[in-house]
Amino acid sequence: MMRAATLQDGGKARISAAAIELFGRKGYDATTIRDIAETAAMSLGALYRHYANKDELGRALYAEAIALWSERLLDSAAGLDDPAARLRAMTKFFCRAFDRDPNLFAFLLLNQHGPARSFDPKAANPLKVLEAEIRRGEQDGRILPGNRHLRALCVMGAVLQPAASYSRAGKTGLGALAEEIAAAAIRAAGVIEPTRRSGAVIQ
Amino acid sequence: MMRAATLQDGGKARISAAAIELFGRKGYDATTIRDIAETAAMSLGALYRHYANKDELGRALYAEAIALWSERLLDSAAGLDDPAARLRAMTKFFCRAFDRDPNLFAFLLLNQHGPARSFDPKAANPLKVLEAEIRRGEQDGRILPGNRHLRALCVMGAVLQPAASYSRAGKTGLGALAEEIAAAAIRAAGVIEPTRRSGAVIQ
Amino acid sequence: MMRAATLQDGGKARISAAAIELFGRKGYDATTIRDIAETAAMSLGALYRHYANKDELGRALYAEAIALWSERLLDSAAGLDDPAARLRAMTKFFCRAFDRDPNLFAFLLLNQHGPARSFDPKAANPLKVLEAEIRRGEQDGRILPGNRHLRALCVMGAVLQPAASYSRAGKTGLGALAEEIAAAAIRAAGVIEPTRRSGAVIQ
Amino acid sequence: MMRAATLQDGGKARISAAAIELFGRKGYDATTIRDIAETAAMSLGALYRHYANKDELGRALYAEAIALWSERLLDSAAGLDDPAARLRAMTKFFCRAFDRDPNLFAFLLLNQHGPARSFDPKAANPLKVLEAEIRRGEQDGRILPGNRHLRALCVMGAVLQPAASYSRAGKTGLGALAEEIAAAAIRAAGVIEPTRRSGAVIQ
DNA sequence: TATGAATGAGCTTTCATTCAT
DNA sequence: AATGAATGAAAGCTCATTCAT
Repeated sequence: MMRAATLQDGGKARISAAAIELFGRKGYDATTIRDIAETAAMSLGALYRHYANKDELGRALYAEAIALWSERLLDSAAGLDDPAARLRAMTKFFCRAFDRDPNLFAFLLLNQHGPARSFDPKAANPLKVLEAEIRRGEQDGRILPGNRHLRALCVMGAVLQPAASYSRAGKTGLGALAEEIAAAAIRAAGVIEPTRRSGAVIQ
Repeated sequence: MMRAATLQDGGKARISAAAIELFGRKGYDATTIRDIAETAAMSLGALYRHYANKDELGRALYAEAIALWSERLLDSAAGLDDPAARLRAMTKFFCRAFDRDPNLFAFLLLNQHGPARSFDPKAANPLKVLEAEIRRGEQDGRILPGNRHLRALCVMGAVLQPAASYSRAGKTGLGALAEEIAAAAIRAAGVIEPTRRSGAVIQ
Repeated sequence: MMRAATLQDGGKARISAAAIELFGRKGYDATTIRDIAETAAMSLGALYRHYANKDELGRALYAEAIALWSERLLDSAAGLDDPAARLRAMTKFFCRAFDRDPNLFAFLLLNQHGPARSFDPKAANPLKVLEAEIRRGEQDGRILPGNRHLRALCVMGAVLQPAASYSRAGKTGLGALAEEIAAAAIRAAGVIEPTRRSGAVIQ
Repeated sequence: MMRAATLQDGGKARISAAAIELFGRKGYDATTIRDIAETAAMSLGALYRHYANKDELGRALYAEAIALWSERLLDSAAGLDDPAARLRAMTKFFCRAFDRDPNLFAFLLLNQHGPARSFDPKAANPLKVLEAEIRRGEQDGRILPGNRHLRALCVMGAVLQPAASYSRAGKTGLGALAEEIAAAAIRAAGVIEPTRRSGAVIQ
């Protein structure tokens, strides 16, 4: 009746799963603590044993997942050197992540909510990973110089907006578009064409 | 005590201004009707003279503004022919619009909420304008062929994500970054370099 | 555009007609002052020129109509001497009154509401007319002796309950049943059979 | 602090008691959920644990009580055969029921309100019991033939109107008048005098 | 320790009444 | 004098949080 995780953590995993599903699907504000407890097949009191209140729950889940994803995002490009290849891998990571758990994706990267607003801007997050990627490429002369933070935002947006569209439509299957999204993201990043490393770039 | 707008419309403009500010800043769900009435320096009941309920208020404001912005977005590229120039103009339009009213921008383009969810998908909207732009460029051979809807989403994301970042930070001044955002958007769109119209493009 | 009555009374008749229709049809509590003003094609302020508030309006209409009906109820038996004939005439009066204006009938005799509850118990009302009728018959030896007030209530009920049923069903046409209702009312009243004036009566 | 009923049903009985008292005394519309909660010595929210909303509360109480009373009304004549005796027993049942709980009586039989209006017309109710009684007597030749439904309404009215009067006056003690009310009801029903079974009846 | 009934502040909405125009 | 926009108390209902059991 209970999954392994439950036996180990007293139900915290069930709470996470339930909360993320609901936060992603219905939005943070529209999700009630009762919703979560019921979905997690758990009593209200039990839920409050793990999290002091709704906000703390939201914040903790958000922070944990963002940290994890930041790490995995970086890992997804492990072993690759070429900026284009690295960005392509990362884009594919996002697409797969969306297809695997659209609700978590929405909660982490698409929806606006209290937990996201109050998230520590100094903590690791996917945007910073992308920014580091841009910096790296720039320093290697393989990405056009410029405002790295801004460039990272543009790349991020090129990847997230298709996901936002699919999310709103209740669809998955972003993986099938990963190549084309990656191409746009790489162009947005300002990756310089391999054959013309020190030459002209589009635009 | 009353502003010019009020004298003309009986307070509807004050409601719009208040609602948009709050919807944009705090989110739709987190904004209460009382919030809006207080911000509009108006009684609760007076609000209901203009809008039947919160949802209708949200929907009406959203629909009106989206229609207006779609039109203005298209107008912003009037007289320009080159896809790059057109996209640059549109990007600048977005940046200026953000700087002028970041809350309206957030309400219209950044936040998820009921009114956006229930918006008629057949009605004009900024994404469709961008998609038309891509189609046009593609047909002229000045934009790489591909999934136009997806490409439009990527371009949209490249423009919106910087705005989302500024919005979260409570900053304005996106106009100063318009050129660089435009460059990324144009690259994301797959605009072909003028000098190499039928040649290779990055990546 | 205005009826004669209006020209004479400044619209008070329009208010009466509107209020009675709505009080009878939707109930007193469920009828709003705005409803009444709109139905009477009159402004809110104008309405308040005639009646200080909703309660006074309700009370005044109720009191006026009850007084008028009490008079007419008595008149309906004018010229008749036999108790049975008199009660039959009165029952027919009720049935016709219901058919003519079911809403007024409901407001006056069927529905519970503040104005009815606060009505001066010493004022003339249909029940007292019936009670006088019973008294008269009793004193003449043509109606069984007993608790006259109670007997009047029973007669009243025998007449009103069919009307209540029709009212709930939204039907009219009580006139067609007047004879049979009258027969029951006369029996309930304890009218002694003409041929056996000093003899036994049913039960 | 808590009554026995509470210990058994978690407060549902306290809600019923409070709601019926207030619905009966002040009317359904004029009774607020807050009224009920306070009278039941219970919080607002607790009430909603038992009933989804005010309407459901009203409907449930009405339906349950009507069903119970219909049964008890029939039972009150158990073992009796003579129509007059049966109607007398039923009338006494009504009078005792009024004396025992005038507010419940008012809620069930005197007042107009949403729950009564939306009550399933096919479900058992006191009027149908009376109608069956009339039918039975008619078929036995001990009640005058005629429109049975109408006759039942007249009988019902003869019984209810005295209760309505007492209710408005805030009095009880209808039991003392039961015999006389019963006599009127029996006459209204058209019960034929035992000694003149096939003979003439009043009027 | 675990439960979920209970709490009540706060939400959206209605409407009798007032009063500036 | 006449209007109806404005007011705000109060309604029905929700839900984060507490706490007796």
